[in-house]
Amino acid sequence: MTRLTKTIKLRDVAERAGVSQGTASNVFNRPELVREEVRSRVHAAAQALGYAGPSPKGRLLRAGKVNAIGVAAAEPLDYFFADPWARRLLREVAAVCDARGAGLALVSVGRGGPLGWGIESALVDGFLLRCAGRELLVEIAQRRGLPFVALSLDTAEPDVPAVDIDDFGGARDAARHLVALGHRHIAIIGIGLGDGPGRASPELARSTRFVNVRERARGFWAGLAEAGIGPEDVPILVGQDDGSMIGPALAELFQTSEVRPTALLAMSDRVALAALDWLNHQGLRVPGDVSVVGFDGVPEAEAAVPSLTTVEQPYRQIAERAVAAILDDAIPAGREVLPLSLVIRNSTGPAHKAD
Amino acid sequence: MTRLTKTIKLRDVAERAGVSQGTASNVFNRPELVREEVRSRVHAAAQALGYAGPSPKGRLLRAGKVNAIGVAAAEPLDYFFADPWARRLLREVAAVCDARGAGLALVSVGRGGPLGWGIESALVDGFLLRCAGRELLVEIAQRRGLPFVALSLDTAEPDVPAVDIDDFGGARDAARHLVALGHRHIAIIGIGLGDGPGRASPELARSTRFVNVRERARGFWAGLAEAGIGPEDVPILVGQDDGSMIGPALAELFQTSEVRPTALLAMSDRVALAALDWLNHQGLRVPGDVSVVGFDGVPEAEAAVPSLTTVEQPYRQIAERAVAAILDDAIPAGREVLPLSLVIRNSTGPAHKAD
DNA sequence: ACTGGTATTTGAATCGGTTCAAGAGCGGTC
DNA sequence: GACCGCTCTTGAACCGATTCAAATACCAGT
Repeated sequence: MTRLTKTIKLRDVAERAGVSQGTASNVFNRPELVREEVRSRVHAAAQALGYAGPSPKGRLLRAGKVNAIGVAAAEPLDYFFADPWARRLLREVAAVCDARGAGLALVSVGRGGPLGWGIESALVDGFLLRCAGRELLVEIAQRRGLPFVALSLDTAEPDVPAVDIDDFGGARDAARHLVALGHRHIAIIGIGLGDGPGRASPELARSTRFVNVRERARGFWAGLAEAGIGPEDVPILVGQDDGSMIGPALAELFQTSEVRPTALLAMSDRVALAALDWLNHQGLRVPGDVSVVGFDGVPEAEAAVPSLTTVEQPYRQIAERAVAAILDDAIPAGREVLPLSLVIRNSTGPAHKAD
Repeated sequence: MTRLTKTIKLRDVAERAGVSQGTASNVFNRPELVREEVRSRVHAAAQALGYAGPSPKGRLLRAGKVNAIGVAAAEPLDYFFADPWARRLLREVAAVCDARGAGLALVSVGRGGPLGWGIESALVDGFLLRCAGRELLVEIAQRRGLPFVALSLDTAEPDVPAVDIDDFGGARDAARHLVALGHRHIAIIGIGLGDGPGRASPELARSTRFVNVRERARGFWAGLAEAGIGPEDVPILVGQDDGSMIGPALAELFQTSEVRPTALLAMSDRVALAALDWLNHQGLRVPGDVSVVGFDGVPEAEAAVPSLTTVEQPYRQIAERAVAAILDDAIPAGREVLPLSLVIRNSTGPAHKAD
């Protein structure tokens, strides 16, 4: 579709209408400044030439503002539609952008260079960085020189603008909920703590480089501590966030423990859901035999059977704060923390009698 | 964050390095053309000035290619993350774009004007139009003058480039499947056929302006006709695609029919899933009492309990074809039709004895 | 006829790069 | 010493608009 007819530009229209280019520009952007007669003459010329209106490309250069924000992740682009958390958050980001008439571009950091569409080259006014563990993204974004906000940043660098959540508080609330229901034998299902199924030590959870994993662990312990339950009494299962290793880990836990746990505190809804699945297959009733609390509040948690009690992120607020940061030049000075809320559904209930 | 220091541009770097702007440009884009010594001099100057590399804005104007495609819908932006079908398709589109190093921008058609980010102003190389009934989108895209492809276009205009699916064939396969299982009393759950719960006449289904609804209906009838079942023997339930009116419609059907259907042919997975839900609540077993076939093949269909037999769209192929159309200038001449495939899961089984 | 004021238009600068024909510098040949 | 073939560099045009100070047109008032 190589155009032989070279593109018609504003200049051509102006020429044909017998006006200056400046006037032609005004016809399209500030019609009230142009006399009616001239206006229609220009429109007629545009019509005759098949001019579609000022090209955004040209405008951009002059105006500077693209009126769009980019969301970047280290994962491939389809992550934004495949991952439950990302999808849930992006939905709010999209809604906020829509309400403000701004565009939304998805950016993956994989291939960069002057060739591919990356943080270096995306035509946007700023970035929302979905960082998980790699501050790499932040570094690249800084290089680009556009405003950016990190979401769920995994490092505690104070000078990086970030909108984050109170993992500690949310986790503590989750633990308190179980404690209030009478649970005393509780296990944690972790994420990002290792490769194989099995258990992790509290030290590992305390020292992982993933800040939110650390904080969630600390929160769980803090809540349990209020009932006199110490970290050493709480097994930590190693799982992948995609839920792949939860089965074996749970099997080991339920077979070898002298006292089987009556409740599970998961560090993400995905692992919680995987646990739910495993429990169902084992014929264990939820919450009859085992209660389960998730983390994140993804839509799947609500749809699960039984629906999952979980600590929900304030998606809308995160989106609003982050988008405003970019669009209103209101970059947070450092890390801003938003509260989470415990949503109680049907996967938690009173502790049954200990065996 | 108004910058007082005015932006550093390539020209500044060139000046400071004592080379021409053209050479400076080459340093960043075609380093092999520049002598090592000069190259490092320019880099040093860039470093000193805090120059982040050529701005995409400038490049764009000259180069023409944005290297990104826009996906547009008439719905608000969050539709792309909230709607199961859109999300599923976008996931593939994203994957294809990622593989080609292209960007992905989401566009809603709501607010346009020179102000908001719409089809008129999005900085992309072309559009994928998710049309549902309104050729409005097509019209706007034509005006913009960029290449575009319509997805699931609801009009049969032959000159609009479109990547579409064989609704008729898919629906026929679904009907054949039920027939082969011995079902003879079958109802159709329609979409886009009206406002209230209740039934629609075959005439209505034949004349609706939604092409794919028409085609799916025709396909169902064609498959059933092979077993001697005529359209007049098949009630058509009116439902909203969001599943909201399925319950009442089904209730009416199951209470008033002299012969209760043993199987349901749904025009979308969403209504099928809603039907599944209703049946569960009524204590009717699927597929024991009633078999259900969906349409679209969204991820939720697989996750449902029981998993839903459905006619699956070739998402990957659609995405590949459509993205290639834009990025490779391979716009289809007219409507291209891709085949669907029946995925048999656990929501369909042999017909039980008629009551 | 001249003046002041308002409504339109114009022209030129700018935005930030890319591109490419033409020129400069240089080592080697005949 | 003139000429050739190379490798780098330069300079200027161009991409498609927006913007704004200055120029012009038009009109009422005196």
